[in-house]
This record gives sequence, C-alpha cells and structure tokens, in this order.
Amino acid sequence: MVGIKNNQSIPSCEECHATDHMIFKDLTPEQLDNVNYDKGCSFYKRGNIIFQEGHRINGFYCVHSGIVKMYKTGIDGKEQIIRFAKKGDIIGYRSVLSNELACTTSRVIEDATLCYIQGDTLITLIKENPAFAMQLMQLTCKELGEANNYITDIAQKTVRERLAEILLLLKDTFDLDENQVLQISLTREELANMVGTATESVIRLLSEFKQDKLIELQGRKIKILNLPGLKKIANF
Amino acid sequence: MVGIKNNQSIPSCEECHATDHMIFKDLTPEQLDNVNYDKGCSFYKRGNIIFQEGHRINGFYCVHSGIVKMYKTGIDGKEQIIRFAKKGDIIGYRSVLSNELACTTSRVIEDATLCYIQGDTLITLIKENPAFAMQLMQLTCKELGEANNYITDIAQKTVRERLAEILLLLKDTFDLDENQVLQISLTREELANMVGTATESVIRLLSEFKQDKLIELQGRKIKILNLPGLKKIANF
DNA sequence: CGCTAATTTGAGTGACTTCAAGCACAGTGG
DNA sequence: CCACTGTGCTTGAAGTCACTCAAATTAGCG
Repeated sequence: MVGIKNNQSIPSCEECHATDHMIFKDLTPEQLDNVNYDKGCSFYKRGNIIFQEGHRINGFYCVHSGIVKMYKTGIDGKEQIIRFAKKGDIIGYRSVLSNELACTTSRVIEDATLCYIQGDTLITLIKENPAFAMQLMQLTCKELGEANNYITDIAQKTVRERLAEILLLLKDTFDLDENQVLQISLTREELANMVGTATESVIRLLSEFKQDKLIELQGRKIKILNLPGLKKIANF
Repeated sequence: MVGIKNNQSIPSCEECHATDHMIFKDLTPEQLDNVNYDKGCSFYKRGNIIFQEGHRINGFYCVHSGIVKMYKTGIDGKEQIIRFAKKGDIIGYRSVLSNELACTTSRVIEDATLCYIQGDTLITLIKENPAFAMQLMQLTCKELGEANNYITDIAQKTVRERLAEILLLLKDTFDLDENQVLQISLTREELANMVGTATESVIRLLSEFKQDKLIELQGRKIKILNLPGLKKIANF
C-alpha cells in the first residue's frame, strides 16, 4: 500500500484523496500517478518550520497528517496567524503561482507529514487540466473571501467578539471530540495571534467565558459548553 | 473607433487593452472579439450600486473608466472598504468562479463606465486558454496576498500607522497630479472605512499630519508634502 | 542511571496607561 | 439646507508592565 523511496515511507496521494476537499480530485489517474511519483515527503515535529516568509519556494506542500499554522510576522516580531492547514490542504501554492516570495511562514503545530511537489508540476496540471485549474481557482477565491471577511471582523468587532468567533472557527475546522473538546491545542499566545490581540487579553476573556459557563478550560483543552451563547457573542 | 450597440456607445476592449494590468492580454484576437461582442456596457453615476453583497451575480464587470469601491457591510451597517477598482480592473469574478453570492457591495465613487461579461464566457475562456487561466489565478493570488498583508496591518498597527499606509496605498493606486495631489477624492468617512476606524479619528489624524507638514489639505484634496515621513509613520 | 536542582515556558493576576471610540455640538460650503 | 468637516470632552476597551505560580525541560551530579 505504501511504497518506499529514498529510504523513507512515502504515503500515496490516494490516502489523502479520501479527504473531501482534496484539491487533486479532478486529476486523471495518470496525472495523479505523476504527482505521486514526483513528490517528496518529509516528517516534521512540532515547532519545525516548513518554509519562511520572504524566502523563495519552488514548489508547494500538501499536508498528509498533522497541523500547520501559517503566519505573517508583523512589527516587533509579533505573529499574525492567517490560517491553519490540515490533512489534504495545500500550502505555498500561492507563491508558486504568482511567482513571488513566500508571504507567510508555516510552522508545525502538531507533528506532521507533508509531501512536496515541484512548482512545474502544478503549472503543467493547470495547463493540461482545466477542471483542476477551476478547482484551484475556486480554492483561491474561497480563501480570498474568507480573508475579506476577516478584515471586516478585525476592523469592526471587539476583541471579545473576535475571540468567540475564532473559537467557533476552530470548532468548524478541527471539530470537537465526544466530550465537546476542541481537537486542537493552541497556546494562549497562539490564540492571541489569531485574534490579533495581547496574550493577557485572551487569558482574561477566556476566564470570563468560563465564568459565563460558555466554555470549560483544562490547560489547553477548551470544552465548548454553550455554542449558541458563543455565536451570540461573536455576532453571527 | 467606437461601435454603437443597444442605442448606446460601447467602448472596445482594445481601449482597455492598453492598460498594463489588463486581465485579457493573453486572449487570442478571436477570443477578445468574442468577449467584445458578447459584452454589455453601462454608465453609472457616483453613488450608484453595481451589485450588492449577498446577491447572486451571473457575470462580472470590467471597469472601463471611473472608480468603484468594493466594501463589506459589518455590524450596525458600517462599511469596510476592501479595495478599489479602476480602468482595466475586473470585479465580481470571484463570485462567478466560486459560484457564491457576492461577498461585497460595489458602488461608484467617480462616474464610471463598466462592461458586463457573462459568467459562462469567463468559464469558457479558462477552459480554452490556460495562459488566461494562469493570468486570472495570479490576479487572485495577488489579491489574496494583499488581503493577508492587510489583516496583519489592521491587527497590529495603530490607527495612525494605518492611515499613513492607506495614504501611501492610494498614492500608488491612483497617483498624484503635477502638484502632488492625490488623484482620488474620498470623504473622511470613506477614508475611515478603509482604515477601519471612526470618522473623527481620521479627521484628527489628518490635521496632525498637516501640522507635521506631511500633507496639505484643501477639502478632499490631499497633497503629499513629505513622502518619506509618511512611510516612516506607516512603518514601511 | 536515577534523582534532584536549575532553568525555561506558559498561564494567570493586578495596576496603570493610553489609544481611540462615542457623543454633542459648531461651523462651512456646495 | 443638508451633508460633510472639525473640535472638545468623556469614557471604556484593551495594551503594557511587572510579577507570581505551576508545569515541563534540561542540566547537573553522586
């Protein structure tokens, strides 16, 4: 089921293919085989950097397992987390397409396996397969729409509202386990870097949410107690 | 030079073609002719709405002249201006591609002429012309990159820094005339809706900039006196 | 090796400061 | 004359600073 190449076990694209949002779902079997054959694959531990803002990248990555955060570094080094990538998501493709330097840094949050695919392969696929091109374009448009929403939120909502919204977003992206606990573990600082606020503010607001019986906290585990309540606070 | 159709003078795409960032530059002459023939064209006065957030649009628009603002409506109706569109820019294509409702409203800021092109035409072009598909994808990626930058700025910079940055952005987008005056006329409220702040704050900060000899104000005309100074304030 | 000691990292609190929003009102000019 | 601009004043949300405490890592050492 899994081939061995470069003294390393490389997962087949087929595995990711199960993921419903998989970008390669419109490829012909031959095209997928090509991608599968050409790609490299590496394991990264939490904290590892996949690529860094401002560096040139000649290919893109597809997340096979684990979680990666994408962030920009603002003034005095403060991170602004733009999005997360999980199984089936691709990262770095923007830089390949627009032929620009990477505009974000991507760092592993949960131990991850990523496949690396040459930029040329992507360009070729776009030229050969219009359905794939459409798929990719829709992905970009979706991300663009989300970015625009986020701009509006961050410009107009309070920190409190935004934190509630981020919790809901995390719930949608990473789901809850059977105990309603968010299936992603972030530090308070990382949460702050998503919301765009100070770490202390996140800590204070989380305690407020806890006192208001909206959530429950055990370390980094966040249990959602009152989803409608959070939605109300988030204004959505 | 200009044909008459529907009792209305329709400018040829050739005119826009001169614009260097024109999206259609990779079309074959026949494809361009097709677009040119199929398109509709309308004149809009300042204040007119081209399309509205949440509405379905089945095609997209190409700005032939004038200026259009694209904004989202946030809580209690406050506008958040996402971007402007001027000659050669296309708007609404995102919704066509992702087959979603419009996520912004677009309203005319300076009397404008816009061409309307069917969504199908766009899809066909993408399928027939990979170079055009690449071009469009690069446009989307560029917008996405800018949106991500903006998220970081708005989350981390002060209103003062952001206002300076917006002035620089306006300068790059709409240029200065021979007297260093910004070639776009916005109300203080519109500026505030770009920066993501209150109108009063913009007014106060503009006066500060004026006192610091960075700019000069005559009504809505903004004259740039000290570009490096503004860049310094904007942190870039 | 195993068991403290030492250091680092993250969570949490309180006091203080400041930036910017909001309100009310006064011009002003197209 | 109404929409826009401009100003003063007040208040509150959120950032900053300074610190404690707990947990987790790493180092040290018999």
